Amino acid sequence: MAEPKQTYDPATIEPKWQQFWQEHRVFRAVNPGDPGFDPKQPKFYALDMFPYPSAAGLHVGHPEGYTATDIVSRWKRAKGCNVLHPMGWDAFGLPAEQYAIQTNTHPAETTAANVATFKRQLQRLGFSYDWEREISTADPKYFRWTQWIWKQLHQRGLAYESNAPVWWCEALGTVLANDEVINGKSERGDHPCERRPLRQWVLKITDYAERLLSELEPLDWSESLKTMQREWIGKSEGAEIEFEVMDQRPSLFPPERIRVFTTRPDTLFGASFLVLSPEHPLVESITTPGQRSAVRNYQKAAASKSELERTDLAKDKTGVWTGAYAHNPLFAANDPKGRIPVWIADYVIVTYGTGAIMAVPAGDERDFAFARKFSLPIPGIFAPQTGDGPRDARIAAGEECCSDDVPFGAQNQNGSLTIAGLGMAAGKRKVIDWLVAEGRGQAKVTYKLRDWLFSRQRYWGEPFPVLHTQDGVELVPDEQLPVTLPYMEDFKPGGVPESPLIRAVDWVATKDKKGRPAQREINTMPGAAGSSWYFLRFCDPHNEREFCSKAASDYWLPVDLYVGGTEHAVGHLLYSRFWTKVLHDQGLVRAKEPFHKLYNQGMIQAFAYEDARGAVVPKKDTKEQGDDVVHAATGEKLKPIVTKMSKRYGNVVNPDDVVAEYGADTLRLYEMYMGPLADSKPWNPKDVPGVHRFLQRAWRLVVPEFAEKGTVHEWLRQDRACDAEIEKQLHRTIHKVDGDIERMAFNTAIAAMMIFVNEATKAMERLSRGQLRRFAQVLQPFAPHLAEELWERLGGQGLLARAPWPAVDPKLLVDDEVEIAVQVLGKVRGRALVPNGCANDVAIAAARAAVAAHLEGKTVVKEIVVPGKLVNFVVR
RNA sequence: GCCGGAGUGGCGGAAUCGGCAGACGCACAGGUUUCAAAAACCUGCGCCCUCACGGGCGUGCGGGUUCAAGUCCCGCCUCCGGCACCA
Repeated sequence: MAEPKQTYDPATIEPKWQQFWQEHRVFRAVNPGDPGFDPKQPKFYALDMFPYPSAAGLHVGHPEGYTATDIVSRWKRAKGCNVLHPMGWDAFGLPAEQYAIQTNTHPAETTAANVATFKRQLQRLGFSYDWEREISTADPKYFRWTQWIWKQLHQRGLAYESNAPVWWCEALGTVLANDEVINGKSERGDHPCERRPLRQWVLKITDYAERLLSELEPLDWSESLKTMQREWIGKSEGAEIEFEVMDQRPSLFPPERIRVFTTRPDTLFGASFLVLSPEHPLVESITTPGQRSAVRNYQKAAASKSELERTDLAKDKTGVWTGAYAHNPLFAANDPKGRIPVWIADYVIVTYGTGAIMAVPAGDERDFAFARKFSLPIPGIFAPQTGDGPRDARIAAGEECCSDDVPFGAQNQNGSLTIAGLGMAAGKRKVIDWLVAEGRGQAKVTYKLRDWLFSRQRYWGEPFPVLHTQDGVELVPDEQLPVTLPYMEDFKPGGVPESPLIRAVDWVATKDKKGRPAQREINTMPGAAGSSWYFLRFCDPHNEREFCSKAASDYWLPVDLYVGGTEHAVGHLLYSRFWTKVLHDQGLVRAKEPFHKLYNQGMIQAFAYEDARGAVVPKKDTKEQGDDVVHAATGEKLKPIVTKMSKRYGNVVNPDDVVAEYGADTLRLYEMYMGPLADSKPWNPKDVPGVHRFLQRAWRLVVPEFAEKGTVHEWLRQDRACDAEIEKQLHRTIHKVDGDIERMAFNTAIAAMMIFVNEATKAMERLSRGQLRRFAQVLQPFAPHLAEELWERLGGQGLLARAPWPAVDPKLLVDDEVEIAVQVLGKVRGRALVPNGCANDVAIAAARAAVAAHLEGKTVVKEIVVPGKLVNFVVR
């Protein structure tokens, strides 16, 4: 009969501890004013980007970031912090609704089911979330406050209705915001989009452009992410300049003025034509009869081109002359340089700047290409000294364009203004001053950032708290919030740019304050509405009087660590910053920025196999043959590549399968061990058992193989003195893990713990209970279930999840003796054992002895000592 | 085209401030154990020359600075991400 074994079995210990933690409310965060709140404790807010609960369930990419924040949260608790580590659901929006349409089920139903799946999956992974703070953006108790915040924006004049052209996506049946459209196609689904004028709600994020830009600087975000936001905001400083249209009408009418934006007002001397975008409102009135049909044809052609075509043909310039001339204010009207033609061309974008430019072919590549193509004058304006003689000559002659900072030539003067000899900065200032004095322009700052298109023609979103009455827009009073969605059997988009809510006739028809008939707004808010403030609700999730008490947000904000993917670089992260600033301006939140430290995790990829033609062969059609992977049918040897996980390639890893086979602790540990959190790296199923073995070894340090030998090894039943060598090793491990968590280098922290376990295994019977308890403490953030089990078996006081971080004795981190490398001419030729902290001459003497053979017959001209590391002899 | 980031053994990766390249894990090879296998444990494992001792080469490529370079500088190549006619 087999003896009862007690091998490491995650399937029994993991649910046991998960249940225990939950029953004892171990991870509850304490708000100011709550019983048990300790004002002396530092706070720490660790936040994950909450998931869309998709039907596919959890992907292995989710637990990567979630494990990282969980490690930091558990570690911060051990360090004595009051930690807020919450989780919730981004449940409104397109993905949820698209799935509901596909499965022909109501989105409320599919969302509830998907949330249940996600929650079950996350809970199996042992994350230390305070589940009592769980929120869902689709919950009326939540979106009541999304609507309330929207009213605050409206009251500040930051929400307005607009009829400007917006991105319309026919396939999705809705309009989309700028960040949801990439190269003229929808981010979700890759469907073509087009510009259409439609009445929409818009949020005036542009009012905050400057603050969104300048207040980005001090944040602890990656430089690349800050750059993405900076470029999206797209600040340009320059001038707006007015050009009068010439010979247009009888002189009793004041002439039309064309306003252009330029970042280089200093090049006004070289402006030899103007270009308006084809959609510019002045085109109609300035076009001469002779050019009318050519202009109309060009406008029509430009309008029918999709955004994609327009940008695809980026470099090939097209355009048409309007027949009109404008006056370059620097020159006399009868001077040929003062009379410049006005063209239209689609390389000028109507939505940026003023939709019109002054073309300076000598100073701008696009204008240069355009001038060349249409044989327009290219007046030289520079007197360059780039050191490249032939190039200088071409630039001076206006035969090559130049955007460098080089001095201007003698052409740059008229009666009242000269910038000859000046450079870019001084020239700009001087020209702007002149324009202001002449009433022809002024300094101007322009942003690429557009206002946030905030309405969607979809069912599954927050209704706007707005009525359309005879007198215009009326806000729904606070006490009537939330405005809930009517239940609709048929919630599909209608194929016309009208929300499906238009069919909820009884819901739409209502009464205004005065009791007169009114209609509810039929558009709904975008998916990003709920996620723009969820980090605030987590601070005070059950508050029924406020969206979040000021005391709670003042205490918890800003988020100390926010982890998620880069896909939200400009959407969610910009919107959240905007809303936080608005709430700050309303005096409702003290923080000006929501997320102090932001960390972008890399993508978890997978191996796939490519045939000779470069086509990926699905996993099921491959087989292993020795060290190679070959095509199962043809036997062709395949090339391994790293790519996204994809159903088509058959290389998607389901976290549930990994948990079933190895346990949650192994999944957590493997994802952290794969490599640096910020890097993208491939999942390798062969590596998973490696970290699992490490956990088994840790288990065996404590637990005997057979149950009859007791719950712990015999020598661990009582406390006893610590072995000095192991003690040293342990202190180093604690110190290393501590520093590595701090810098989010989880892979090397795990390597350090592996080294300890390897060493400890060799000296198994010299281990003490106390040492192993402290090892369990450092393991706890990474593999919390196993660590908690070991802690219990080792007689740890109370719960490990609440135990403080073990202390490190700095004295134990240094050795009495150190081995140093001895180099001759920079090459390692030997080693020497020297007392730690010894004088340089002691080290040199020992080093000389170690490499005596290499020094023989040579003269040492220099001795370099790096204390505790190496000695290098420079010889001749 | 512009702006970021990266390139290290058969593979994932380590080297935190210019100081011993390849920690740790995987794969692989040999061994112990076993009737056998699995598991576990031990040993080896960058490349080349050598029975060995030892030596040479080596962090994408070419140059430079330095006693010393994966790390700093200059010039390229490749890959990944972002932006892209934004005046």
